[in-house]
Amino acid sequence: MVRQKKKNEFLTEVELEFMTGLWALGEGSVRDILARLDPDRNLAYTSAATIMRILEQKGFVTSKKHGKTFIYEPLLSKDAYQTKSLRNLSQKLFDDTPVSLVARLVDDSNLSEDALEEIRDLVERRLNHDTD
Amino acid sequence: MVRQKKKNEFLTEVELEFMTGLWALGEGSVRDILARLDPDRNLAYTSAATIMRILEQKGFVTSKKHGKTFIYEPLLSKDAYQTKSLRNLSQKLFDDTPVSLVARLVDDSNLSEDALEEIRDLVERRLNHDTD
DNA sequence: TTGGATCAACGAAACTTTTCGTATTTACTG
DNA sequence: CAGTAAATACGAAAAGTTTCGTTGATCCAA
Repeated sequence: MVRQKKKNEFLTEVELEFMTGLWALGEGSVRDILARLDPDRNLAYTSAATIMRILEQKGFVTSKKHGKTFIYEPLLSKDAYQTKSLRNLSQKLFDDTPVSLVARLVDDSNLSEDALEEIRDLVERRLNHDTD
Repeated sequence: MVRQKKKNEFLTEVELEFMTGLWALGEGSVRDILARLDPDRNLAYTSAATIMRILEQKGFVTSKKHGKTFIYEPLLSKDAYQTKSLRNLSQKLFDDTPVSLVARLVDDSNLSEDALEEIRDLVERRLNHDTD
């Protein structure tokens, strides 16, 4: 019985880069995703194909064949990965208290007044919506 | 002239584990930090010493000798690294808009009502404090 | 002062990540 | 149907991460 070695549920740097493209596209071929990368990226086609194959091996995407070309589609949604990443960051760096994460965020001097107000508003809305 | 290869400013998994211990201690020896890890971790002393040496090479910590033992101290504060990590996550996964990061966070069903209220309060406080 | 314990220094093995070249397969065109 | 262009499959090199063993230095107690 062959088992997964580590089952790392997080994307590597390059994997995230490709998933970001795929999330934006909905679905697409290696060529489609490659076209969405920074023009200065200069990554060989075969490198991109390898990344997509790895993403499929790891279970992050699935594929269907269209002619001779694989069309990839995310199995993990961007929303889900955002949530997972936030939980991870909160756990690893903020003592598992999301509140202190937000505290650090709103203390960041790079954050504009407008952004702060938006944040307040959306928290308000969330509080008023489901008070069950 | 020898130059830094990549200058990755982020901590690896294990490096973060050790920095977390060091941040909690303020300063400490390899043995001190090792003692703070999960008891099931079972990491050899030499491995821990290697990690600390790497952290020093990378400029995340400094050390002074106390007898025959190195006492390490963070050069990068936890606060600063929290901010840096949040900016990075926001940039990589939230289109560089911290607001959508918070939106995702407060949509997480694992977040309690109390936590939401705390978040609202601290945003309020931040908004009222410095309105310059 | 010598023996034991503890530490640092170093190298290297095992593994993962990132990149690409080569070989093979597939689809279309003439 | 043969030839070409484009895709996949595979292996492997290079770099980075994680772990630990061996060796040599240092401190302290008997």
